[in-house]
Amino acid sequence: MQASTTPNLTLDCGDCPIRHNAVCARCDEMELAQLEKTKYYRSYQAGQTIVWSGDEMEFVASVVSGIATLSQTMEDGRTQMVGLMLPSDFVGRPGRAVAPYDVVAVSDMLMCCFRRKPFEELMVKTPHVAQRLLEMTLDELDSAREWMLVLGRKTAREKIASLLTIIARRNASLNLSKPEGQMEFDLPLTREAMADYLGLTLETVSRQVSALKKDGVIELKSKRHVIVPDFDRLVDEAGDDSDGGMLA
Amino acid sequence: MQASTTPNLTLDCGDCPIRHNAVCARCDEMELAQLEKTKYYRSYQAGQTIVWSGDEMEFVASVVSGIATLSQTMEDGRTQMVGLMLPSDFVGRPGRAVAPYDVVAVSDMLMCCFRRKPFEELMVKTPHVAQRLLEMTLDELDSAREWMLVLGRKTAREKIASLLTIIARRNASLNLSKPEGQMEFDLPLTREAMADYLGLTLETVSRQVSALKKDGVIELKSKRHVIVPDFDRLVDEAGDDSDGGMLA
DNA sequence: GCAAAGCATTGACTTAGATCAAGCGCGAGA
DNA sequence: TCTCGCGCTTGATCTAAGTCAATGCTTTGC
Repeated sequence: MQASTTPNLTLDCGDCPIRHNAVCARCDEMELAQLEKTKYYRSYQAGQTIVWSGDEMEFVASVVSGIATLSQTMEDGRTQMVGLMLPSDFVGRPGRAVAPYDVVAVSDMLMCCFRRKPFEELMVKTPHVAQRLLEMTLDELDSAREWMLVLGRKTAREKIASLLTIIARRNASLNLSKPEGQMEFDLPLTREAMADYLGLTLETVSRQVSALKKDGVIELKSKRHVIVPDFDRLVDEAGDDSDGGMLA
Repeated sequence: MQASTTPNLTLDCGDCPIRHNAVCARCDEMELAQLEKTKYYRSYQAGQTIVWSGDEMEFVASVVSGIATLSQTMEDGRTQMVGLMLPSDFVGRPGRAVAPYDVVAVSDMLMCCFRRKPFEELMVKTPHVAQRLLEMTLDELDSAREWMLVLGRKTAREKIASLLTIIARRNASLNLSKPEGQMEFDLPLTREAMADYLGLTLETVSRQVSALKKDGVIELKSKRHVIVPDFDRLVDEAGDDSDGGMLA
């Protein structure tokens, strides 16, 4: 359970898999050299809590590989996931010392980190970082708001379909393909994590997944491996208005 | 129902009531002069739709006075409010032409507008605008995520209490006082708008407001005027963990 | 002073999803 | 190989909130 700093690893920014999507995407060579000097890598194991809500955050970071969740918990234990962090997403917030939610690694992860204070100074000197961060933050805000509609107004079945839609879309974009026709992917989340994301119980998630399967909207190769025979059908089930307003 | 541009009105930035909170808060005299040149005012009447979801947004704007809501609607009419825009909040998004949600004036409003294209160019030249916008966007993202917990996990009673808490906090900050002890304020929203914000029906809102009243958590001077005898009691009812994590 | 229109409340009944509980299947460790 | 534990499924029942419907209270306009 130890958060391992990985001193041996010194990935060159030029070879970085998230080079063109992360907070550094717009940087020129000069700026990149600046970042290169102060960055360091950390890896986390599946299940590990990266940051505890209320704790001091001494660093900010880009997800290089793996998946993390952001979640909020009430005293009585009710929890709500408020974000899924995927490769190239940015964790932490310049200008705020205390983390407002738990950050938990769902899979093994690699993060590209910067100590917070130096990063804040760096942001002033390298305008392209600030610019890109604004863009990313605005996108996340749109996603969060889209998700508010899911949480506030959709039925359990629509919620599940919405989540599957998002995961399918993301997977398509990793393969550089359009989301359409037959699709196939692994669920990165347990039924319980899905429930926390969707504001449901894990039993309801399980039942609705079974129902979607019975109705032929999805097939299950294993409990975690999904085949979507017809993506448009899935989108219909999600109840989204036709245009398909891109989420994270 | 006409969106009236108000050519007669030429408020000096120095006298602007939102000067120190809006997107221009960090600007120096030079920058302010730049903004002064391109800004223009528009006013809207209560009930008027400022922007339709899917429409081109030709301008971005700061709310000077009044209240607006952001909301998303599904084809079958289910709607979810995803934001409350108050004085100094920023409406619209540089770098995106199409509005992702409806913006509706709840009260009469005055907005300080900039055509989108010029504003985008201006952002490059005036770093303090971009900097402040990032800060504001990060705050809004935190609020949106806080709201996801409300929508996903809270009971109807907790939802109402949460909304009242937010409104009470905001009112306190307008009066430059701490939210505590006895408080008194007007509800800016109809029961239906509250329902849309909270992911409930208006009947449930009405019942829960009555219940909170019966239990002495609130008193109603009129249907829209609320007295909170003990703010801490209200916060308790909202189920928030004690620290009270500031919303919009 | 009265009618009409909007907001709001309240009641009776229904239902989607939660809760409680039992049991399955499969990989990991003894 | 066995069994322990975890993730998952499924069933029976309960309940918070939704739905449908009637009625009340203000404000606005004639």
